[in-house]
Amino acid sequence: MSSDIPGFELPLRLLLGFRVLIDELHAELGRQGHPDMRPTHGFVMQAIGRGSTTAVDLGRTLGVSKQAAGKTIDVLERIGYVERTVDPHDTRRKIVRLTPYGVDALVRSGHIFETLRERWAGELGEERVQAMVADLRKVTPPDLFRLDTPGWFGTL
Amino acid sequence: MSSDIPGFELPLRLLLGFRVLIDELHAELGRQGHPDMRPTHGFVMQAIGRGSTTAVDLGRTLGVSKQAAGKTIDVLERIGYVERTVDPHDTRRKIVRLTPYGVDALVRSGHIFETLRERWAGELGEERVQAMVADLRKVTPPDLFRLDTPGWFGTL
DNA sequence: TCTATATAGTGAACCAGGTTGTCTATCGTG
DNA sequence: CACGATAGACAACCTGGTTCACTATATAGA
Repeated sequence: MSSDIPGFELPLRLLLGFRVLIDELHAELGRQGHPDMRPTHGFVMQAIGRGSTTAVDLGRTLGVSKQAAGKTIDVLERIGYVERTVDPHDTRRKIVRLTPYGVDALVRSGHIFETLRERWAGELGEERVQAMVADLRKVTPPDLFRLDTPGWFGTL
Repeated sequence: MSSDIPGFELPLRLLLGFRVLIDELHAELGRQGHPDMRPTHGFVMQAIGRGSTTAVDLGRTLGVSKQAAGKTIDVLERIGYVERTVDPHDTRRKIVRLTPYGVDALVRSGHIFETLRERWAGELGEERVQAMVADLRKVTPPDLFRLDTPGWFGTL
């Protein structure tokens, strides 16, 4: 059952591909002790990385308002993935850091994604997966977290 | 700023590819007389065009609740893309049909997607675009509108 | 040094697009 | 013809965004 709009298949397959990977990631993360992690969280935690960030900084990186970033940090803090400390050099700022539990989620995500990628490579061939990523790199913005559509991040 | 998680690039590129196409589609649709059309609407209208005729039916096709489908139909009706008529054979049912304005939006979407696909083919080569779609078809669900994740549709 | 401006974080009100639960009207079958 | 299934609508709620408004702090300039 194909679409009535021929050109529609390309964007749809890209979306479905993304969804398939993300859904399987979170199903597996749930089994590995991270049942509360949502797709958004992975992106945010990656943006936080091992370094220190603030809500404003994070919002800028992800392309959302500082308030939205702040809300997400609230959630992440509540479920134990990040912690906030006051910046001694600027008492307005609150520095966000990953907790060990947060780092664990990120490390496991990496392993799961590798496994999924290997599964795709098994079906398509490793060179096809590499080609797909290489091709997409040519037609998408260079900076992973930058897309000038406000709120694009909500697509998770 | 590259990701700390190596396997993360594949899903992210898929998402970015989708977003790039959808964003350009809607920018161009806005210029062509459809400024109020949202990414969701294209999916819903396509489902309607393919024969999903009531809210319940539409919800089933899209994998969302009948209430969610009903809300979306309300919006689409208000901005003139669809119209509801009562089914003479079953007065409980309200049959949803595309208006000419709705058909126009769908036709224009098709042309714009074709143009965008050609742009990609110009950068990557037509055979690479074909290969990408073919590969993705192998690793994603066969039915375009079926993904067993409830609410996946909200990813637009 | 003091003042003006910029910045960090927070709260509130709002929106979109989902969810579940409940209710009514109608259909269709045993 | 009664009863179970179905279609639609309404309400309350959730999540993850938005903007506006505010406080507290930092910093640059007269």
